[in-house]
Amino acid sequence: MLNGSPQVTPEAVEQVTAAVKQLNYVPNRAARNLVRRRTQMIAMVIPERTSEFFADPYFAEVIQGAAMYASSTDYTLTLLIESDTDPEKTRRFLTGGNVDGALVLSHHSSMQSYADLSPSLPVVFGVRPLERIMPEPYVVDADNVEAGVLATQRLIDAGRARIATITGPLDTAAGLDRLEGWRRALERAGLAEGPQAEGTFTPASGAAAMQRILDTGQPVDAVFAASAQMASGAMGRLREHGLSVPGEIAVTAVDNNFFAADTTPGLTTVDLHTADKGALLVQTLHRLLARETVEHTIAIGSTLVERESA
Amino acid sequence: MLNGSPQVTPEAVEQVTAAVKQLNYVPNRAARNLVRRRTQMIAMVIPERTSEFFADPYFAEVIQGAAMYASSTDYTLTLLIESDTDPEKTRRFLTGGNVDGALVLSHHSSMQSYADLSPSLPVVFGVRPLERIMPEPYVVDADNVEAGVLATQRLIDAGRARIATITGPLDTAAGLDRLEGWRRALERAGLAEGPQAEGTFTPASGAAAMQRILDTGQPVDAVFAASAQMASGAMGRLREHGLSVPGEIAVTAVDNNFFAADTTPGLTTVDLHTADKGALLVQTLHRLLARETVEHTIAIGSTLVERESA
DNA sequence: CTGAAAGCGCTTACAG
DNA sequence: CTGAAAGCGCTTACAG
Repeated sequence: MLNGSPQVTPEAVEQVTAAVKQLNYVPNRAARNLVRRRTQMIAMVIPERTSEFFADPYFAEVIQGAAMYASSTDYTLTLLIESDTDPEKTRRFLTGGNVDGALVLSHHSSMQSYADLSPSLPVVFGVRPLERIMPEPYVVDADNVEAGVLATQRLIDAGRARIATITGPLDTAAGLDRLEGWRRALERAGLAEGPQAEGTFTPASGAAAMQRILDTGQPVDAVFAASAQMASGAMGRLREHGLSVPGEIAVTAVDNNFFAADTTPGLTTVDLHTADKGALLVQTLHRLLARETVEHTIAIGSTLVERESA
Repeated sequence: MLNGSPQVTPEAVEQVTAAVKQLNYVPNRAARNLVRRRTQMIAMVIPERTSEFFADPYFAEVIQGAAMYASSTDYTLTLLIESDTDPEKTRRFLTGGNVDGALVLSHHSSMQSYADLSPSLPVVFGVRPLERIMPEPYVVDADNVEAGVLATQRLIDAGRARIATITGPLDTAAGLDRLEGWRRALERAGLAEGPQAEGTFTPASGAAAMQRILDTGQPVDAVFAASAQMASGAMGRLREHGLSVPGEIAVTAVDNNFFAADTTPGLTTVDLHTADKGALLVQTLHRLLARETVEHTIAIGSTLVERESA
């Protein structure tokens, strides 16, 4: 009755609903879960490497979006931080009947092991797998190629023609795809590719990459950095060299986080709507658990946020 | 038997343990919780105001520490983001029998409403309440007075004598206590209080506060900022004025997050061990739920991290 | 359509 | 000390 059976008069429903409200009746989750053979819990798996987790606002944003969306469902979201010392621990938890499904934000090698959990445990990935880990994985991720195009196009629109790039790690989907976006935008505009240097998404790596680009001696009037953090480090280095932004060198980047707002001048960046991604991850898993048909790849759109650096 | 009854021969225990392991037996949580009348879940309540949540690495750090500690217990940690539009929603969830206890990171007005949940729902606060919200609240928090002393003492030890401060919001415990630490350190050293200006913990507010301090025209050779983010903004302003750090003005702050590592020069800050705080919050609640006697106030020590700004 | 019964997988109090 | 039974609070299949 409380679960919406076929034919009940609206009045009856109303009366029961009223009674439920008045008595402050709350169904017991444990009892319900016991008989339904479900836990009503979903796990969000996050890589441990603390430095990365702390230094990257990305995770906080995904988690916030996911937690907020989850609160509108009858699922509870729990955070599962991968243990570096005991990698099996996470898997034991997931396969131990503690959760109905998992959201995986890890990458690289560990993705495969989560893919193996499926289909006994539904899994949605928050990162595009670089290799084939299973026939048809569910993936919710930003369109990083589009983000790269957007940021680079902005430099082109500003009249720049010698555009360098500071890439992310080239063994990650985000690093690879944003570089690909830079390439495509230049190609469409008929521009030659400027120098490129690889970073690790951190400010320090961005500064070092900027230095290597300057060291090539090639003329450069703009830089597309694959992350705001790297752009922040790069702009510091440009300042040390007395190069003005955007006057002599225009800069754009991906990730509209507080690093972007905190640079001088403010950084023109692509907003990846990361909180939306968190929400969509939960929503996708939720629909999967409700046995709905879900597209395997869900791309999240990005938008350019204009500040002063380009 | 599986729950450690008094007199069982070690051999028997061993045999059962072996069998459990071999059969990959995992007790059903729902069934266990149903009979025990527990949920084995604890909630971490976090303020919604998105800007704050994103801009402040503090929450990510507390959550990480809490999630990691929780994984070593048989409790599951769930994130409860307070809804600004429906403040009652959070309370309904907490009182609806969904969790065995709560960790509250909110402050101000909402603290009282969570205090009212106790003792039917054990609550541990992560912020020292400014007003008396209940007879004896459980609080796990950094010693912000000590942190203020540490950061200010560092400036004194460096031979500075005209020490200004950029305070946090003076309606928060952290803002008030760090200011108090600055006062005490100066008093002990027999130094006069330099100018002070209030900020909101953000880089922009730090820059504005720095400006107001300079505008006073009072001679200043050092600044203690109540947060690394404000110090970051303040250092930008000093640079614009052509004032060198630490040459002309030495700077220290509280919060050893990536803002501290990312300034030029690197910021000497006080590390509040925020991840430890997250772990201790969970541990304290865990002990409370196990009916252990727990001290009402648990202070977390802080340490000075020396970089180049002082 | 309605209502009583069985059963989900545990724990615990109790009879043997 | 051991083992069978009752019961936690729900849902669902089934008899009426």
